[in-house]
Amino acid sequence: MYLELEQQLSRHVREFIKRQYELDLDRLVVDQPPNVGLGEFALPLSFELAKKLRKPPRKIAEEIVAGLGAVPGFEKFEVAGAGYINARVDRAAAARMLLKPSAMKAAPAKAEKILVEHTSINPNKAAHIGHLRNSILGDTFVRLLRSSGAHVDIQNYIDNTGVQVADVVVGVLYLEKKDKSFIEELIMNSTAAQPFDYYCWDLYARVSQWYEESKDNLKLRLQTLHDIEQGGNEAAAMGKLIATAVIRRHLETMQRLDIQYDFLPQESEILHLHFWDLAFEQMKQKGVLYFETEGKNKGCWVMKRAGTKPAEVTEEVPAGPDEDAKVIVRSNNTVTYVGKDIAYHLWKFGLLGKDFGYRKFYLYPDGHQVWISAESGDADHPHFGGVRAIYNVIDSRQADPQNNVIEAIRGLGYTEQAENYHHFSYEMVALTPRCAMDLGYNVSEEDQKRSYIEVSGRKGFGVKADDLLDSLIGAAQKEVDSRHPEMPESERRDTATQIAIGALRYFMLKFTKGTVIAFDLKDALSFEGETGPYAQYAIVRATNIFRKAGLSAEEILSGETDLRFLNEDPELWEIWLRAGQLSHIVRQCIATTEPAYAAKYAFQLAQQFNNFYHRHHILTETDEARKRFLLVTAAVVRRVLMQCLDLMGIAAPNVM
RNA sequence: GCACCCGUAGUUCAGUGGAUCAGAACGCUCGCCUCCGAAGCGAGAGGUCGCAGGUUCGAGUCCUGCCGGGUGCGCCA
Repeated sequence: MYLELEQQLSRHVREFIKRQYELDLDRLVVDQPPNVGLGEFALPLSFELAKKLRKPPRKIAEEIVAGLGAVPGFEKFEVAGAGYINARVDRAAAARMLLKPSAMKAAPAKAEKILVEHTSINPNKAAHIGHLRNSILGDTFVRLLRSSGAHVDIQNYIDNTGVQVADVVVGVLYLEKKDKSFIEELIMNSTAAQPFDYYCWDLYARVSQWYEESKDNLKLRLQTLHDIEQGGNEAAAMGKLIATAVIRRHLETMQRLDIQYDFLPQESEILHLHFWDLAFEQMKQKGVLYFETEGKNKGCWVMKRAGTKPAEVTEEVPAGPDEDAKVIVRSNNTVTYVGKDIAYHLWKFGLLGKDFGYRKFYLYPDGHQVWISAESGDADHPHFGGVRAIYNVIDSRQADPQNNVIEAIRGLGYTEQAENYHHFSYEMVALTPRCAMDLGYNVSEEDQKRSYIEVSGRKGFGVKADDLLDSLIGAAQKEVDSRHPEMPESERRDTATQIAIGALRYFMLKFTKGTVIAFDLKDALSFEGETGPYAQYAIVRATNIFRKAGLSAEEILSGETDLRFLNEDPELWEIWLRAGQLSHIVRQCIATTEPAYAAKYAFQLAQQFNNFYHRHHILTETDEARKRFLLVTAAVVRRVLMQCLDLMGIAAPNVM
């Protein structure tokens, strides 16, 4: 509702400014006044116009108000302060927009596809809290996009040929001194108590330690990596076995959080299907890549590094080799990671001229199918890639390589694609030294002085995703058990799970992307204050009112309601106004790739509702018209809050 | 050395194209369950928005410099 009114107002004001002053405003700032008593929207444009028109702001504001005329949905406009224009909406008309069942229904699906890539955990160990931030941000962003009508494919990129997987193979071969059948047995016997990815987590940490003991150990690593790349041997078979089993575990972990995928492209196929060869041809043809004949990169194919300018050429300093260039093909003819990534991204935009094979990989309980890349796939399969826009949810440390890929795509002349390539960048999750020690890790004296310590699979340093979830469910279960001893066990379990997921997802979303989350176990386990359960609880309270009254929260919205109360109590109107802002918030989240706004909004709306709940005792209200209005208010907030939580992948429990 | 991010209450963090912006949660102190569930509500204490300049009618927000913290910068993946 809020968004529509804002657009309506913006359009009318622009048209008026164009008519009256012959000025085209490329943007119009629409603020909110400090309190609703002054109106719902505030326009500071007079201040900007003051210079151009050489008139005092207040005078301009008066002219605009006088000449603007009637705007549908608005009651009146006033000049305030030194030149603000405050707009008051027709409250009853706005409220009716909110009562319509279509208030938040998505726009019709657009034909163009958008690709969101997230999670992308190396398939050699269990997922940890850092990965959770990635997956939750990515999944929430997908939900936001889909709610606004976008057709989104979700990809989880699998780097299954790197050293990380090789390291676990090395561990099995040289530390455990075991073979492929040992791995097969482990995978087969993987249980909730002894999950295979946990085994890998520990072994990976041991191997990393072991490498530091001797140079010979590092040689075995190189040999194993080479074997895996070659293929057709025991090490390669073991690597594939391990990676596939760990991927399956990751899918299971994420499934607990209601996170699903459509397609898992693997690096092994990018290599074996020779994606690079096609990209290489394109890049040579367009001159993005050139062969360096001198300097430190002699014998390599290189490209200009993103964000750099060519060195100045003067008579004294003749043009030399660009020592800062990014090497794409090494002098031994092997391609670097960025090179492979360029090829992969050309595929994403449908610019490579080649496709993966597709094979079924995993079926969710709800019937949704995950596909995985294959050299030769199933005959019947959906098609991925060839999208208009992409969002890569990758932490901020990958900014440089990401920019190099964008630079290459731009260099190839795909300007539009380069513009629609979004690195959805976020900061990492780190442990405070305090937290790390509480968790029982040995923290060196040097690390103790740091403000935070990076979570590291290599060091085995970090909180595993499944462990954290288990702790959260356990804590929630204790609360539920004590509050609802009469409920059946399975129902208590389900409720506790919903609360735990709500707490975890909200925790990862409430920080803005650019903030390093200094992980605090106590905060993460909290169900009070600015948390998911706080918002869930507001919904439960609303639900209880309707249960007690024997009414349906949805049905009550369709009847006749006296909306004059909106004009009597500004605090009641404020709740309605806030409830009407969801579509505005969604749009803002998408435009800025910042889901934290949705989290903040949900909390504020819940806070306002709890306040409302405390001030008005609805069921004992004697004035029937007023009682009905208060019930409708509760129903509206409940519906919007549920929609908002759903966008964040947080369920609304029936009781808690 | 270069590039990017961060610096706001005791703590963890919001503050979205400048104004009406000194905010929330946690923690602390004090109140509120005979009343739709207290995972809640209310009140209080607590901050020269890292420092110094600049732009402006106006700067937590923009620009420059400095200080402090973090990350990245290989023919590694």
